[in-house]
Amino acid sequence: MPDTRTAVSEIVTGLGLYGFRDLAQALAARPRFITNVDDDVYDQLDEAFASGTHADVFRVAWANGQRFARSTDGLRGRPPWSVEWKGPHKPPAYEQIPADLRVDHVYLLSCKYGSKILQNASPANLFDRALSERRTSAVDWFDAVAPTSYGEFYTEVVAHTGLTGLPADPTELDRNHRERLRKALPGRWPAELREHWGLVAFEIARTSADRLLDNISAKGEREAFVWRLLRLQAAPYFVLGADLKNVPLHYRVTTPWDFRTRFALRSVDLWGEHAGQPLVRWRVDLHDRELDTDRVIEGHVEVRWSHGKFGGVPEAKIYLDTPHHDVAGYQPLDDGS
DNA sequence: TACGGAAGTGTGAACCGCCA
DNA sequence: TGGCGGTTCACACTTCCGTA
Repeated sequence: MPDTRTAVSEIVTGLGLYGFRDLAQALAARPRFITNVDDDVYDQLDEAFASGTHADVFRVAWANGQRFARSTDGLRGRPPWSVEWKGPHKPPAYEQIPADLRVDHVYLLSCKYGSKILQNASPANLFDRALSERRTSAVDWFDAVAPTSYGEFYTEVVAHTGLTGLPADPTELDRNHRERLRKALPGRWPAELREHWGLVAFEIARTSADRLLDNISAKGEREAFVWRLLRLQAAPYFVLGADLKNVPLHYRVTTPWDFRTRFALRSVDLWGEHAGQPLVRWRVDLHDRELDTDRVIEGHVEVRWSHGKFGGVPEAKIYLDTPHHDVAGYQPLDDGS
């Protein structure tokens, strides 16, 4: 059974593609032409709709589906003859196109609500492999890029918690050790450790940024990295959703070919920043040939433990800070009028 | 001082690869 | 073949901080 919010955002978008009078009528009809949606999922939607939970998601998803149905980039006012819902499945390797719905076997729709996250990657896959491939490794990234300062900080942490029986080296932590540390360090860092962690975090961020810059030193590598960062693929797809303030988002993600035709890459920059956790800022500078203007895309990467302090190896969460509709390569959908 | 937004942190699920 | 750790996805929740 999928998460209710996710099910609402994806299936209600699909329902909005058909010409139902309103959402209540569409839910009552339980249309079978949306494949992979069974009665249990429709029950889940009915319950949420009746209780008013996720009312904003219902409203925006319905409107987004209707917009795509009208848009000249979308269905141009004709009803679809096939809508396939992917459901709560996860593909192997990197998701090339994060599609949740496929319309008429052609249009791929990604439903993204209340998130600025472009993707999560392991730090090594981002900073060492520039997102070109997904490989698994048990490397503790903090130790890999700042072994001395991270080791010293770990020693201070152990002393602070008073825990005994932990190894002297953080790379030797086993599952039980990590669990004990995680439980001993809930929430924010204690005030006594915060400044030291800030310094270690800055070193991790700075070194990580430098490593990625070294790995994309050639112009072609930088350009391909930007495509992967923005999740441009060989075929276009559509994103329908809402931003963190629930403002509707609806745009076509163009292809590297479209991108290269319209934009000239000027530079890609990354740098570490002082923050409460390792933070790498990124910025892409472009020239828009069509409008003869300069364009900027900005974001940041948080390198952090995904499941509590010392709770495992770190992850790299890649955020987009530029509003989606202002991002070069993301083409807002018209409303068909 | 209250409030809202930003920053930081936590969680659960799904999948893969490795190893016993 | 099953268990476990690592990776990724998609948020939700908590805390901090600036501003009115």
